[in-house]
Amino acid sequence: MNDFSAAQRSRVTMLDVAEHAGVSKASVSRFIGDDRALLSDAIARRIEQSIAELGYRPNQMARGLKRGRTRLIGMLVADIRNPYSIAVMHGVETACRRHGYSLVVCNTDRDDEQERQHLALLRSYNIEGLIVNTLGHHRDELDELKREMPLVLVDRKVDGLDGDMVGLNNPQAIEMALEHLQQRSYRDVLMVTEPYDGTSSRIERVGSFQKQISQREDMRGAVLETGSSLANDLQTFLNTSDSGPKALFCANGVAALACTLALREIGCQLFEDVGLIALDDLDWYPLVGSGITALAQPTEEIGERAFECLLKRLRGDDEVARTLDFAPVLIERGSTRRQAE
Amino acid sequence: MNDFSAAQRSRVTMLDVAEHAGVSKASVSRFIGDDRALLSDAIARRIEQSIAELGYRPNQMARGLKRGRTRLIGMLVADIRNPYSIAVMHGVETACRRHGYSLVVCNTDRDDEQERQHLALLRSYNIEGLIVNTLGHHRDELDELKREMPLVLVDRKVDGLDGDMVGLNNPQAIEMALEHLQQRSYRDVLMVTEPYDGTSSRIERVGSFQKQISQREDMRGAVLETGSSLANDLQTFLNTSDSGPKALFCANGVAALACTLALREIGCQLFEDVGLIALDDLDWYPLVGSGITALAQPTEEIGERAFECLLKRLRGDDEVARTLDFAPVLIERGSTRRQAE
DNA sequence: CTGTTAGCGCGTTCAT
DNA sequence: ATGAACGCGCTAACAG
Repeated sequence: MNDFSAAQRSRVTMLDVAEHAGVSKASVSRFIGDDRALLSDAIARRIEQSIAELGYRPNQMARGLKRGRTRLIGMLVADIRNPYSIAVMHGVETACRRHGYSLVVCNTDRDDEQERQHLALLRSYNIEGLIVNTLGHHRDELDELKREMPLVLVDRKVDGLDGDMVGLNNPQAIEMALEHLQQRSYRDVLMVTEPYDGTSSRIERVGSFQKQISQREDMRGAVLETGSSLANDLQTFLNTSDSGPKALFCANGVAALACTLALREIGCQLFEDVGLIALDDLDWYPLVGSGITALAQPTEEIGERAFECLLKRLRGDDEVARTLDFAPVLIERGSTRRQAE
Repeated sequence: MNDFSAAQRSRVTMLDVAEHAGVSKASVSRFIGDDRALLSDAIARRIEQSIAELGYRPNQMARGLKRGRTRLIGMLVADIRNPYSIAVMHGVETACRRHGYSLVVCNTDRDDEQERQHLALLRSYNIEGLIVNTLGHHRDELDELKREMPLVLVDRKVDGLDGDMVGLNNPQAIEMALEHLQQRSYRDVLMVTEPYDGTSSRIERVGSFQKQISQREDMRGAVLETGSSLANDLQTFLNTSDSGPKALFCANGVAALACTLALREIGCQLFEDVGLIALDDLDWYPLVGSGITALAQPTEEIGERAFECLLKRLRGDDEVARTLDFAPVLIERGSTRRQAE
């Protein structure tokens, strides 16, 4: 037979252990919890043995129900297939484990309805805190959650939602990129970004770019969104020849992939015809042409710090919302190895 | 103030709804569950309204505790940063949602101790089923779990553990690769794989390769593990010139990355000096040299079918363990575009 | 130090 | 059709 629901019911419980050891449930509970100091060695040993013999595991559901603490934290991710998200998530999980928490990840696939469902879900499982890496529509749900538990935003802000925020120092990243391009004597820079969809980090990056490029007198810049006409648009950019050496600045890894694919499509020499610098550092960057110069984000650390923010709040920290901005690291490769003039 | 534990306690409960609607808890419970047929329209409407007004959400912990069904399934992944795992996981999650289940993912980072901890964890949260994509040491834990819930293996078998298995048809994949290489008149093939660590799919692939290559009279082959001397080893392979045109066969995406990096390091022309075909199809394959020919796995489908296997078992299916083998899809790119002689 | 008791939020008999 | 009462597995008072 295969009656797993019966099997589930037949799992050994705290009472079983108590009877087997000839003690009360309370003693077993104390053994499980932090109160082992309150137990005589003799009884502790008996309980320990019974637990081992019976293969007992405390039921976290029941524990959580009783204590109101589930040791669960949730993470809402817009796109699980984005390497950035994965890396951050890995950092979060590492920190979680270090502190005895577990992580429940929900992927919305950039879909608002899924976001709503997942938020309800996480709430129904009594998570203690939430890490959000989505657009954060459904402000109502989020606000309700915010009242019940701490919440930290990763990479993207959500309008009007107050919570800690951890991400990249975007102005600084732009500054580093432009400085590098200028030193390598590129003069005409096209920033390529995924389409605007409200993602705050995208908006910040483009905003900073436009502001800073206008302040550098010998440089000029423009902004382009990825999409079906990307190859054409890049071709156009390359054809206009007036403002000096050209370079592309990809606002994230996805844009970098799209750009290099498009450049290949139009038969561009990578990277003699045009320079390239990209935010994020993906493992295949060294392989494309002479290698893609990157501004790497400290993704693992971002994840870990996000969890630590949560933990502080859970422990009662009540200061105003903080923002943690990390600096990127420049990794120079062939795509910007043009000689300074 | 910031007393989230108090906030947690103050969440609206079924009793609140019942009082607000002037009915009993039982009625609310029936409304939540499937028994809505047993309720008068009048009372159902009152409950519905109260739920909306109070923003009530059933507590899944309590539900699971009572019914023994948590609607949770677990997935154990060896390496969350491997694109293959991510893709499969995405498929699993899609299927889960479609059937009202939620997915808890645990990443072991290929570490046995973490595997043990995570298994205990998943058990303690009363998951209803488990999808395993690890080496599966800790047979004891796995066996215990197997007694309590259905279990399906993805990509890698675990010795002696009976459970459904879904993955790639490795012999067929090897056959397709060799056939393709032969048609493109490569004669000397080096299979490159990550180090043996007991991963069954690796062993199967290498085994099939050795067997099949020996059956093709005009071809010869050898096997190489990735590692610190990879570049040297590849150089050696390329230097020996006796058996005709050479090609590399990378056993998965990670090996493909390592190989192309190494080939670049030794100044190899991609892919004029040597052909290349790789298992898995990663998004950057088109970008390297003239593009990497791939044998793509239907990863999404593998994930979905894995969940469906679980679901069948949960519904009482009691047949012997099944194995689902999927065929890869050949995607030809520049790396094997050598002209037939 | 240890056992007894009373719930946590919910589903499920039983009555009615 | 509806409500009262019990218990899921566990923790947290309170006694002793």
